[in-house]
Amino acid sequence: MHNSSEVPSINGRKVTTYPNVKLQHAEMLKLNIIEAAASIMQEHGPEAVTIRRVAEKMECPTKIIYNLFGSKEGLAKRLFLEGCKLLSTAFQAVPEQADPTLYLRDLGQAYWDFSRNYTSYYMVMFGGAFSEFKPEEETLLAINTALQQIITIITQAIEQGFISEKDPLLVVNLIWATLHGTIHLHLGGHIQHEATAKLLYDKSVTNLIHTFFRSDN
Amino acid sequence: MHNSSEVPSINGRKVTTYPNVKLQHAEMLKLNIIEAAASIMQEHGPEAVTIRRVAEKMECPTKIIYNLFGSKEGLAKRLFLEGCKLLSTAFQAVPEQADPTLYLRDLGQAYWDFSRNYTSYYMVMFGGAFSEFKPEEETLLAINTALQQIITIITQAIEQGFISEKDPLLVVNLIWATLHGTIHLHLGGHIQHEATAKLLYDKSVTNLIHTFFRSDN
DNA sequence: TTCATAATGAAACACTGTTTCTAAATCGTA
DNA sequence: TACGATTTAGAAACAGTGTTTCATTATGAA
Repeated sequence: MHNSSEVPSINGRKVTTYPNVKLQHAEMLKLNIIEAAASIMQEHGPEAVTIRRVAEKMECPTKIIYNLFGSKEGLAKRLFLEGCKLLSTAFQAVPEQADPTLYLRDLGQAYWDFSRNYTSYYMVMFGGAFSEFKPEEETLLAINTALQQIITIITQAIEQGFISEKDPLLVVNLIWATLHGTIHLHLGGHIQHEATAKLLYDKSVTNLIHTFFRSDN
Repeated sequence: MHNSSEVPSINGRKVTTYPNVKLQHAEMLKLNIIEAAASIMQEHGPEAVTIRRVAEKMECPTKIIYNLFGSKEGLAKRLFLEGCKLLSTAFQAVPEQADPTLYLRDLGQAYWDFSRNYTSYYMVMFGGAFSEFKPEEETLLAINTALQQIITIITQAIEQGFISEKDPLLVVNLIWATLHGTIHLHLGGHIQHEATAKLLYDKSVTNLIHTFFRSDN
């Protein structure tokens, strides 16, 4: 089989030949399909994302989606990764603060806002909205990348002696689990009133900060 | 229409007449169907609980399930309530302790054990395993009943001045959300290693107790 | 140009929750 | 008990899902 991994050039402009041009085209198509799926999801919720509906929006047969993504789980995984990017962007938009407790507060607020502004993404990522999708190495890594800001400030706070606990990932997971718990009970309808949920959330953030940023333990 | 709400008696033995005998029979059938659904669920997971499969196990047409439960959501709701009973039983099996912090620890352990022993129930109740099912008043009340032990000790601890926070439900929800967060991230595959999840869980319980049972705030 | 390979796209498959619809059973009344 | 009305049973069909077949078409390599 022909291998054209070395890209030729015409007048200094790089030119992609087969099969790269094809793969590039395929990747472009994939992006369009993901975008279509995302728009359906954000408008009608994750349960509205069906292969047929996405295919209809793309005006293509369902087979093409299966050729490109393998299965619905493959498409779900891409939506998951898309959500990780959005969460990462949301965290990056939070201005850094010298005081780690204040910075953590703002990041906590950003996580809450993300769950409100991108509820469908949140449910896909952490709510099990697509039962087909099960996290694996790549997606777990993507979450880790998204949570980078939190990991960083906790790591620094440990290094600087603000937090007595020694394992940063343990602390981050404790924080994450607590925040997720409140959000998920709210989104799941178990804590229906939003103001109540937000009050709980803010109290949790306060408690977490008090718990970890203490000198007396 | 005939009304036989007054139950006649023959030789002192109570006899149920139509339509009670029929309703009774229907209720018995419902219980059998719920039991069949539960056994499928515990053996193959919530996603394996389909109306057809339950009907097959009961050797009856699907229509009968629809006649008795209205929809799959109706059956899901019954499984939810069944789960609440099991959780309630699990909590009641925890021996009371004079020290509320020790008692809370044991109840926390029982909640963890419940999520391990009845994972399918847990996912139906709090994990959104049946997307059809959305909590409403009756089911929210059932959860409240199941969490009664925790509500009681928090209420008492507040009355006795061990906890400075004044709203028992707020404290209970904070505890519940935190514990649920860890369990759900674990069951969702985001914290895969069980020992890690349990370590997080135990740390959370410790932190919660430290947070609420403090004299200095 | 020719041929082997790969992609397309409609249709079918196996499943889901749910609803018809006819036949049978059941109940209140005469 | 016998009849007529109402309800119920149960098979089949409907509309939807994820996925796979398979004949056709297009495509790249020789």
